[in-house]
Amino acid sequence: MDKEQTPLYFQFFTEVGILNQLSRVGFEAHLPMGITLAHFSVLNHLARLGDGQTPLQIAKAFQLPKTTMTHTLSVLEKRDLIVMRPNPDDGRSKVVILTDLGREFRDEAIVLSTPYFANFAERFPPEKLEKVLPLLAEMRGFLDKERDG
Amino acid sequence: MDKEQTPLYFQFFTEVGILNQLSRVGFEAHLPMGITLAHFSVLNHLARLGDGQTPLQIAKAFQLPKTTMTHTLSVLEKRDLIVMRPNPDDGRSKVVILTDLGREFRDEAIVLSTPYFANFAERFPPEKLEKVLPLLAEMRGFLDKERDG
DNA sequence: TGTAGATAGTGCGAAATCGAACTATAAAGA
DNA sequence: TCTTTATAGTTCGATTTCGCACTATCTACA
Repeated sequence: MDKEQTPLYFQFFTEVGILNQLSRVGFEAHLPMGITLAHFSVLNHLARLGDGQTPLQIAKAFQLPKTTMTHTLSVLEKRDLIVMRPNPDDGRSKVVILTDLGREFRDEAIVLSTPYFANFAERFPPEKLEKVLPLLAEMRGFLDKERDG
Repeated sequence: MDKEQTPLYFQFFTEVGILNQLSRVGFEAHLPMGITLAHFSVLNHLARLGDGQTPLQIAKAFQLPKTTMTHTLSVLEKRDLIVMRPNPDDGRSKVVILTDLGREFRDEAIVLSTPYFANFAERFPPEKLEKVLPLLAEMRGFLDKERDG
């Protein structure tokens, strides 16, 4: 790689970081107090892809350490948004189940945050997102493989 | 906004979040132990845009709360990578100065991380980044304005 | 000049993040 | 079977993040 190009890559990931920071803060401002993006993300993940996933599966989906997931799940369970049951297929493991409250909560969070996204969507229509989303996903996949290797 | 499109926006920001997570972990793996991306970012910012910025200016550049910056700067100062001096133009304020050690450290971090970026650059050449960078920057600008308003 | 409101930075406490070490269970191979 | 190795999850401690409240200083304006 040409040395002159290194700053471009720094800039790119810096931009990704700031964008993440801004969207997180903006989104959390529309959630009930004390709920973080991390909390919502787990609820949303379970609602979209289905109950019964293990903590490790969820952690990997977000590329987070399992200790972080342990903490997040314990908070969600304390608030009765999920329940953890033994995994019938594996005695070491557990499965995470959305409670009715958790599902309601997730649905409501989406409703509450819709104005935020609608505002954003006005300036950045779906076509624009769809144009860059595949590239971002490809980068994610690449970095994911690199990490293991 | 069409309700059907909300998931697209969630997906987009989720992807940004995971990309940020992966790149941060990958990059930090190439830094000396105990140095985080947050630390490096400040050093890099000062080296690129010049010494003598105030803590608040730096915090705003990364969209971080000023209390977070206070903490980061105190760590950097403890490690003799920066020094803080009174701001001659404003008695409430300070200016942050890179030490020689801090500058060396930043330069070395760039060298150490070059293989990481080179590997990435092989798959994602500069043209690809340049194609999406303006959009990301535009989004950053938009969300930044929204946050204030 | 004097005073009210705004701004820069810090101290503090709570929560989130995460690596290392640990326990319990599963899987693989002798 | 039995023993070794790998895996799922937790506990613990250190660090980071960040909102709130506070002090010191600046700015605006009467």
